[in-house]
Amino acid sequence: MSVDDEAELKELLRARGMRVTSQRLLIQRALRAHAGHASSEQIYELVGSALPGISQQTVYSTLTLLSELGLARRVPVPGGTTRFEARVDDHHHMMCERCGALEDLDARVPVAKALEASRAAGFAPSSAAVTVLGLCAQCAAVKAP
Amino acid sequence: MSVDDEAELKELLRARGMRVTSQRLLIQRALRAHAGHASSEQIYELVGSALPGISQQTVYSTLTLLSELGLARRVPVPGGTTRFEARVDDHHHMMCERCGALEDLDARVPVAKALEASRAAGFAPSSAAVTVLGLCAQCAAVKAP
DNA sequence: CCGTTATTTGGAATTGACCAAAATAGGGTG
DNA sequence: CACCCTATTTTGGTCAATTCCAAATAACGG
Repeated sequence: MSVDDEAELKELLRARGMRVTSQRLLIQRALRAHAGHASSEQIYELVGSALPGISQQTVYSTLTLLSELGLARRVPVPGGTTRFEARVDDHHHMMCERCGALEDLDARVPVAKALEASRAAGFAPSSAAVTVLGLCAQCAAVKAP
Repeated sequence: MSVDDEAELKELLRARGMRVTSQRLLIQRALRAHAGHASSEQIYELVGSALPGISQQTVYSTLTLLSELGLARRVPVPGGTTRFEARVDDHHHMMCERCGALEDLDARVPVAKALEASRAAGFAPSSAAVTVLGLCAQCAAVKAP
């Protein structure tokens, strides 16, 4: 699978006249390996072990690039640092208001209405996602009301 | 209506033993006047004309306070500055991926499923909102595919 | 193997958000 | 009404995330 993904990335890059660099390949791999929602800094650390001289700037721009290529997704999360994920299929998120943990939420929510309404408002929607705010299991257990 | 709102704010403040200050009243008024999603800086500018010596710090803390009192809502934006809005009823948002504009989206989306699923995952949800990503009318018109 | 040019680097600058201490002002009291 | 106590505001600074810029590096077509 990872081979295919690399191949896809390479293709997309070449199709755009962009270069295939080890940084780009490694960052994509790291993002996938993280299997969750990674901040640019987490990716930076992961990749850093394999490519010590890499710069944060490269991580930023590459993650942005991956998002633009459709190989990653920028997760719109409240507060805290921007995170990225390798999942590009539609799914939702829940975020802990206390510790900032971000988790996938697999639930089928009919967002068609939302998309439709946005179009009616002159918007050109590309995606719609639900973000559930609340307390994660750990924080809920700690918090004494 | 604004009188009532001021009254409500005053009540809430007194009930908590907090003080009613001109800054707080003006900031709430500015937030309502903005009728959209205002960044703390926008509020700072709005209020600044009426109260030249005000500081950003006060704007921050007051907006936070209003959120805690339930008179405002904090809307964290992915790659941008946190914004605040006077609407406290549940509603959704659409955000322009190009210019960062944030708009209300009035659509009835059944998020109950999402809340339920999050509970099943051990989460203690407090709210759920849909964020539609895409291009706002202006940016969509400009962008030439 | 070389040259062109996209990328990466490294460092500095910008920005939003927040902390702490001193100055100010709200509001109850005598 | 004047005064005091303490909540707020101000002021000034810190911290972290992100972006800008110019120089160094490396991809890849010829």
